[in-house]
Amino acid sequence: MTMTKEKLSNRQKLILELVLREYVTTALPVGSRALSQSYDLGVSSATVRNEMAFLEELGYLTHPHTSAGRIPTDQGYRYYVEQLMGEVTLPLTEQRMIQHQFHQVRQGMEQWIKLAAAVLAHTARSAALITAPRMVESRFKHIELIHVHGLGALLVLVTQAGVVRQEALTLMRPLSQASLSRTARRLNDNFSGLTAREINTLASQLSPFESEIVAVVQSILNELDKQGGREVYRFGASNVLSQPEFATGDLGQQFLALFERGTYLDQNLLQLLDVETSGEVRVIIGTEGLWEELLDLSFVLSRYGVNGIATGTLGVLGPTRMSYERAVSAVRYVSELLSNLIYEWHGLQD
Amino acid sequence: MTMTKEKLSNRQKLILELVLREYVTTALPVGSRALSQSYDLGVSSATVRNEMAFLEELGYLTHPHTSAGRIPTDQGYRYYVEQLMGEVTLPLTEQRMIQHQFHQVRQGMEQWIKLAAAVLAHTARSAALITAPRMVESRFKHIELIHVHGLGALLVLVTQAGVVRQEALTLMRPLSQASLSRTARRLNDNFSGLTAREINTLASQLSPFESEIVAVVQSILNELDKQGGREVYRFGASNVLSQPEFATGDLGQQFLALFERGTYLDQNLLQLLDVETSGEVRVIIGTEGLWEELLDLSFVLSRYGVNGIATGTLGVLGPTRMSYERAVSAVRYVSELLSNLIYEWHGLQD
DNA sequence: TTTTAGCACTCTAGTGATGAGAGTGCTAAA
DNA sequence: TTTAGCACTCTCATCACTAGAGTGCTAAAA
Repeated sequence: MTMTKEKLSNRQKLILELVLREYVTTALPVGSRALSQSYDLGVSSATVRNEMAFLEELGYLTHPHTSAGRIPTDQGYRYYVEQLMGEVTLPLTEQRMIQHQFHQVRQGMEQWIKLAAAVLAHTARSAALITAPRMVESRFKHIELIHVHGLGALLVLVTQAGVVRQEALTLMRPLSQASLSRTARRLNDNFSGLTAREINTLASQLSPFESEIVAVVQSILNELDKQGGREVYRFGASNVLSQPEFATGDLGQQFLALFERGTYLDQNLLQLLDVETSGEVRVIIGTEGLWEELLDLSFVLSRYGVNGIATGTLGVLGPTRMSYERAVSAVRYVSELLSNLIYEWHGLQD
Repeated sequence: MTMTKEKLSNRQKLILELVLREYVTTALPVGSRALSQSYDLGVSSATVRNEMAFLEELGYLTHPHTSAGRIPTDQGYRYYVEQLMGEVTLPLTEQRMIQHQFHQVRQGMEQWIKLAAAVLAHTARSAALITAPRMVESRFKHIELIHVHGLGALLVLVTQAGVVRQEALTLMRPLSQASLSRTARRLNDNFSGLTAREINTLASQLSPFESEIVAVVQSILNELDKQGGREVYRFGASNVLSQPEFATGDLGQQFLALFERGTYLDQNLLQLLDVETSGEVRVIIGTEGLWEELLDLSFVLSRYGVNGIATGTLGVLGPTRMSYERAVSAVRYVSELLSNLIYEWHGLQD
């Protein structure tokens, strides 16, 4: 907790890094002897011990009980992520594999997002979360009205961000497909490119049926704009559950409940993200997060998309003791990949 | 294992039922003394003991070790489900609550299915799985072609079962929205109500661009028809993970991996279901199932939908020691509810 | 013939004692 | 400044022991 600005010596940095790496891979507290033997540091365990004590005093390490090895604190992870890890990127082979998968899948926003969730979870060996991209305010692009049977009809709405929503309608009286198409065409001609609010100012000279349809369109647009309207795609909870810290006790199901319901993440965390517009990868470690129940969870996330067009949030959730290299580089890579796809999708290039 | 046809006396049935109920709620083996004291059976623990030994001999009960109480075998659960449980239905209050939720949600197949998964998981306190409804062979209903930008366009396909699929297209040369709409109209007029195969026989007199679109439509229809094309909606894994038998060891994550990936269930189990057309609720208990990894899992499932129109499969997955009343009644109720929704959706009523 | 009381036997789960092992902190020597 | 040495602490596994719950069997009671 003591936020000393003291510089660490190179050896101290090295030891901090080794402790962290070792702990990340083994999940076992790491002792001075083990460390000085495994890696040949050129110094004895006693020296390592002294350095460790120093690092503990500064708040980077701690130990669970007197005679146990050291484990990193949240502050230690933070230092590692910011000072020691450096700029990490995904190995080229992994990048290729991911690109390959994206080329194989059917095109379309939803498919991409689902794939991105799976890829992210797999690459970072953690649980992944992604929200669909949306504009700051959704804009009407196109609707279609499709006759189903009798009084049943289907409204399909496409927004400028490429999101497609459908809604079943029950008509007041039977209408032919031709007449439905005429209505759709008229609305498309008049309202293309507008937000729900802008549509409102033009809604005076509409027929009763048309304004009924417009009301539905507006309600869909509004819902998309609302915080809760965004669906969160999730994948890879089992990756987290298989970590030893979640294997026992009820931490596992606690995490799973949080992950499955996800309201917490939707509301608090993503709202936090909405403030940021920078495309940088953010790392939230343990107690720095907003969740009070689960203190041993870290969240690595980033916005993706094209500013002013459509943006979303993606990230991976894992134990504090996670590989931040993997997580950060995976999040950054997938984020950039999706951003490019959105860029191209909107015809800004290619 | 001995498939004796011997009838059980009423007292034996009662004891079997009580043991099962007690074990289902407590997850602890139940002993003869505890049983004869908790419920007043009018007989001593010794008598209960004798009956238990008899039931064990017939294969309905077992005990984990010499001095432990009895627990039901898979065969015991089977007997309970078929002979003792009777026709169970969900309490009216719960039925109302569920209906209320369905009325509150935005209409549309996908929304209904997601809600059904959540409701099912919650009501049965287990993990729920649902496949989207589909026809035996998907039939073309309607397409729309929507101009996005430059060479980008969006194809939206609606099938007669009410499934909506979208696909991004890259055009050979820029086409106006008007010209895209013309093409869509022509295809809608010619192909409405046909399957992918039937479309094939009529595909001769098409322009190059039209046949390109038709090819995409056919590929989507074919994918829908394929086994793997059906998405499985899942919810409620945490309900299962919170059960004591999954809390410890790696059974929990094993289950979760199975549930998340779900290929196993997709392929083997749902293929098993495709054979059945009856609307009855099916109960698969423990070792009767197809999964070899997880022997302590039961699956309660049912087809839903309208035969010849659109059908899907839904079910709940939980530990063998689950409340079959809850599971069966929840599955039956939600299945009927969804079937009615599909019925109405297709304009067959209302 | 059925039920029950009694009793010996078995197995689990919890408790406490014990010892090995790993690790620390400190001191004094190199 | 580093290291060797050492006392000390804490965990974890093991073992012995006990209480408790439950069974199966036998013989008496209904």
